[in-house]
Amino acid sequence: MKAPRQADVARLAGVSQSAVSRVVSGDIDRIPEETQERIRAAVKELGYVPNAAARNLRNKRNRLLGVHTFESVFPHAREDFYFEFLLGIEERAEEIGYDLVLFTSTGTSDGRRRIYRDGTNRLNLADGTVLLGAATDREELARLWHDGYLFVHIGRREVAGAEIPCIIPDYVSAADSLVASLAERGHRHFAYLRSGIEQEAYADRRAGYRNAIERLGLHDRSPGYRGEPELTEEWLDELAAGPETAVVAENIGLAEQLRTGLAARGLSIPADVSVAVLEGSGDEPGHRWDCLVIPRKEIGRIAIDALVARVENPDAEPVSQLVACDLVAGETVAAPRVEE
Amino acid sequence: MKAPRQADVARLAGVSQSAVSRVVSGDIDRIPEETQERIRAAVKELGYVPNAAARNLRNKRNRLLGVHTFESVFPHAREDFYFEFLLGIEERAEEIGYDLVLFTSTGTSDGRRRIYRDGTNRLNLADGTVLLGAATDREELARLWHDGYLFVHIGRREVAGAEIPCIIPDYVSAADSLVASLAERGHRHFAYLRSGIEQEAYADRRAGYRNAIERLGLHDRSPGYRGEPELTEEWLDELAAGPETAVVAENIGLAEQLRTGLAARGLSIPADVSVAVLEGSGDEPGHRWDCLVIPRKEIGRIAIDALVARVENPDAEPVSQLVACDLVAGETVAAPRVEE
DNA sequence: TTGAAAGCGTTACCAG
DNA sequence: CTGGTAACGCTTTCAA
Repeated sequence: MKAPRQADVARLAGVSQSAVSRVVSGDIDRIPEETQERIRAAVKELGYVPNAAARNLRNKRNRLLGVHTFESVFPHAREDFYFEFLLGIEERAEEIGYDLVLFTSTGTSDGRRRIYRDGTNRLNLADGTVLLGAATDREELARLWHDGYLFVHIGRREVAGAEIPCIIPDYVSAADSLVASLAERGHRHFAYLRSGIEQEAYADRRAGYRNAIERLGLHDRSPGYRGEPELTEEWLDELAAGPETAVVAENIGLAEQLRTGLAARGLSIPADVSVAVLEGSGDEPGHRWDCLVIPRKEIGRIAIDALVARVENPDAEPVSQLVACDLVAGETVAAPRVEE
Repeated sequence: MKAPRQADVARLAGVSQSAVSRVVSGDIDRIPEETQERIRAAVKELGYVPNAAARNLRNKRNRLLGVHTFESVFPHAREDFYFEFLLGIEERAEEIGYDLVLFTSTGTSDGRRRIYRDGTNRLNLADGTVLLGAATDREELARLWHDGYLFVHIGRREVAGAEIPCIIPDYVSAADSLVASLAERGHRHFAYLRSGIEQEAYADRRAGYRNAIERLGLHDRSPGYRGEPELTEEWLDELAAGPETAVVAENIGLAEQLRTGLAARGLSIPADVSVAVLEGSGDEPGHRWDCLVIPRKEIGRIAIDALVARVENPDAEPVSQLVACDLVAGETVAAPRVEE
């Protein structure tokens, strides 16, 4: 009842083991029909199935791609953060005939997941891995890169001394276009609502915003623009009294706070102030914000393609890719109120 | 830049390869502290990481569990069918330190997934696999079993000549209790709404229902009870005129049809007829049906445990397990109307 | 056309 | 306590 090996097949078919190997792996150019038949018959009779581990050891290939998140996938999938990425990843992997390993084993007690644990890197089970995470651990990323491990990261992540190949939502352009479209509607005076988060994704938004403001000769005197993540009562007073007609917020939470603050001052969105958000708002309750949407599923697919390109051609340079975000219209942007 | 092997470490540390192997894999009982130190230093210096494929070949173990669905996981995950199972599977796998392989590579053009493709069974990449599917292919199941492959199936699945280890929602008891609770409320005359589906899960519901009806001396003269999946106008007329006060439906769809049919006859649920459903209703819109709920997440966890038990002790007999379902009260069951 | 044999990187058994 | 050495199952080169 033990799993048969090629040797067993060979014996039964009365050929050599290498002949079996050739037939099984499709390298049949120089093997007579008749021999092939016999081998295939023996394979069937014995129920022979190639041993994956041995193949991997030989071939250094698995057709196995890893997916590593620094936190557990599914609970969050619900919340839509990983979910759409996974959708694309699975879809594309299926199309091109790769299996997926979910690295779950590396969970630590605090719910975080590590790549390296007692010196072992489970990731090398796979031919390459897609890393995705809000919570990416930079040290591990650096080590992984220095170890020459094959991976791509979803989302931009800078690590000194390493050139991480990333699939990056193009927040720079998205923020820029958002401002441009507001400007087209006639807005001249802007304010920027900055969160406390310091991460590449936010740096990108800020860069794009600043670009557009400067390029188009617009005005912004908000603390957010200067680099302070403040949404104070004082500033709200200033905003209410000032020339600003448009506000760009880094996330929905800030936008909601703004709405509340404005309402308290008798101002409404978008009648008095237009607001756009640099984050997808999904199908949240309440008003539908004008915002950007990250093509998560597409990014998942692209990540797989980028990874596989490298797996199948290890000499290829690891390169990062920008993926355009769409802007979607909501109900929170209008033309500026006419100033006398 | 090539990945270092144990041999390299051994050379650098000036010891034998087997010493390295021992230290790396924690079998250090009989190796002097001092030697260990040297080896560990060499490991770190070289950035040595054990090769998974080689280990697997040797050990016949991966700490890798497969998950195979006969259709793609994620799209459906959304629809809540696989999702909750996956939640439990991931959670438990993480707890006990196993990784998960998602077998996606086996997709065929029609969206179905096969286990065996041109003779190769990718599943043997994993130490064992959880199969889950509404759409399980019985032939493949049988072959898998005959090949002696280690797996468990979520949901009951009978295959002639094979004893498939399954994790089974206990529909028999659930249906029985459902009827019993209806009987306790005073219902004596029942009707059963049967779907056209012929599958173990439905056979179980029917068995449980029949049990309870007979055991409790209740009455049912419906076509569904006799084995005909009919919900015709004629029968609705009979129902409206007859003594039945309670209807048990195999699924929500049938229950909804029933509601419509009854409404057309001036009858309402639960005032005139009580209705309970042998399927979880989740958070669907409309009335909340009295129904059962399958503890999907728990089943996922149990499946992993059952699988791992076998992986870690292959001599263990493959056994199936029943998992109790809860009954949840909705708004569609009441005491029977009083028949003078 | 076929087959023998040399690895792939580890582990584990046994002599030293 | 240590270090050869023989597998593990497969692929591929090289000779016959």
